[in-house]
Amino acid sequence: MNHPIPPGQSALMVEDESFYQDYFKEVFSSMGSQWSLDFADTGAAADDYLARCQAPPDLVLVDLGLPDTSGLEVIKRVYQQFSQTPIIVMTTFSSEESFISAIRAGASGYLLKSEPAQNLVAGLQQVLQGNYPVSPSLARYLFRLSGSPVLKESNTAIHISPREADLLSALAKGLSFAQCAEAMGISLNTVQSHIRNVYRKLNVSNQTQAINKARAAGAIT
Amino acid sequence: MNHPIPPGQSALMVEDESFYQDYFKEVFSSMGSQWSLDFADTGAAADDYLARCQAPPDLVLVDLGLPDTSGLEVIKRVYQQFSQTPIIVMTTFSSEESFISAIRAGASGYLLKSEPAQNLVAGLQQVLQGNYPVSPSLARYLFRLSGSPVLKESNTAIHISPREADLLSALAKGLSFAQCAEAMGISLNTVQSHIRNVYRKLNVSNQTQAINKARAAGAIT
DNA sequence: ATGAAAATCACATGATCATGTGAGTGGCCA
DNA sequence: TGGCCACTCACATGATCATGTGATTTTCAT
Repeated sequence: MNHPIPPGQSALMVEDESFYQDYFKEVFSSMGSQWSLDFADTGAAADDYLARCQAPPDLVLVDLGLPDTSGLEVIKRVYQQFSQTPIIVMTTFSSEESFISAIRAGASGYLLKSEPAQNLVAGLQQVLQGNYPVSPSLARYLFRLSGSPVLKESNTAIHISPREADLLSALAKGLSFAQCAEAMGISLNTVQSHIRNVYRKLNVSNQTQAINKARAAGAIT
Repeated sequence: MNHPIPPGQSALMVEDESFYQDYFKEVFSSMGSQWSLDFADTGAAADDYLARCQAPPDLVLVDLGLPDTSGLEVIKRVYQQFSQTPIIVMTTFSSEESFISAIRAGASGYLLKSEPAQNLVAGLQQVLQGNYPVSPSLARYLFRLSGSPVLKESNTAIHISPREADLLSALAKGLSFAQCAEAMGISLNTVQSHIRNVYRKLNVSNQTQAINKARAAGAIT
């Protein structure tokens, strides 16, 4: 029996310059497991792709600086449609405003195309593991930002309460709901109530996703 | 409403010397969340504890060098009864043979009491996260050991096949069984078949535990 | 060549999880 | 003091997972 659906993972890159299209083909081919990398050269093409694809892409790369639409719009739409798909901004110039806007729109990473190829690969793998890779030149800026109102907002976006964090930690150790309930001294109903709220806050729909997001946000160790 | 069952976690330490009992009380009190640390000063006392406790301890520390029974026997019994509870060896002298025996018996970590207290805390937290902490002086030995038959055995003890690793990686990203099936180009039945075999091999009974153990063993990234 | 293990599928069933709705208590802050 | 939120619980139901049994094919090492 043969299978029409190939194994491996699929990525979409929203990028108009053919030079970078070729460049990233190479980058992806050096990433180990079989990746299929599709391209959309305009925001409209990206919308088209999103409307047609039967399965959500595993990763979306967006160039900020498209001819027709702002790349930010693409990010927003991808995030709305596939909130679990990591979105990474690949841009030529680093701009502090566009960085904040991209993160707000739903991007999980922000890398400069000028990075060495191996750093790009590392960044892509980071984002696939639920981390938030940022090019070093912007990372410095991030540190300065902590404490400023703009980042405070993104922090409160993930707002796990103490009990919810307890529950996530217990689940992360591999406990079942019933075991968590006993360990926390509450009923199974309450555990379900907590996890329901966590899923809503984190915009996920199962334990593993919740644990991943909470870990990435530093809500649990 | 108040709850008779306190929150926090419970640990059992099999240790006969009162000096170390007091010492580890302090170590645990510096570990953040509320820990209740019980002691058994002999192998028989440990058996007694295991027979009586209604919930499995979250962590077991065993001193190799008890008066009546070998600490190894305690490890074996704990592991048989609560295969998911991490067991960590706390010993005074480092011996290569006893290290191997302890790992064979089911221990997840091997620390020297002579470690600085903060290293002990770090080690305990490591083992709770599914890792296998080993004191540096023994780690060197471990490296020398790689390639020798004895460690090959422990490696084959965790023997995840390529497809099983694929599945675990997909699950670790937060995919459901159905999504994994589609991504891997196989049927839901096959996914269930794979995960059943993984659970058996890793001696676990849910996704999170499997992901934790596989990560700790390096079977998945 | 024979056995072992991997990989694939089917069928079945009980356990657990995910999700919705509703509701009571208590704390904190404007 | 009124509203917001955390925390707790109950009841209910469909989806998903966990587990058992059994079977076929391929591959690989003995």
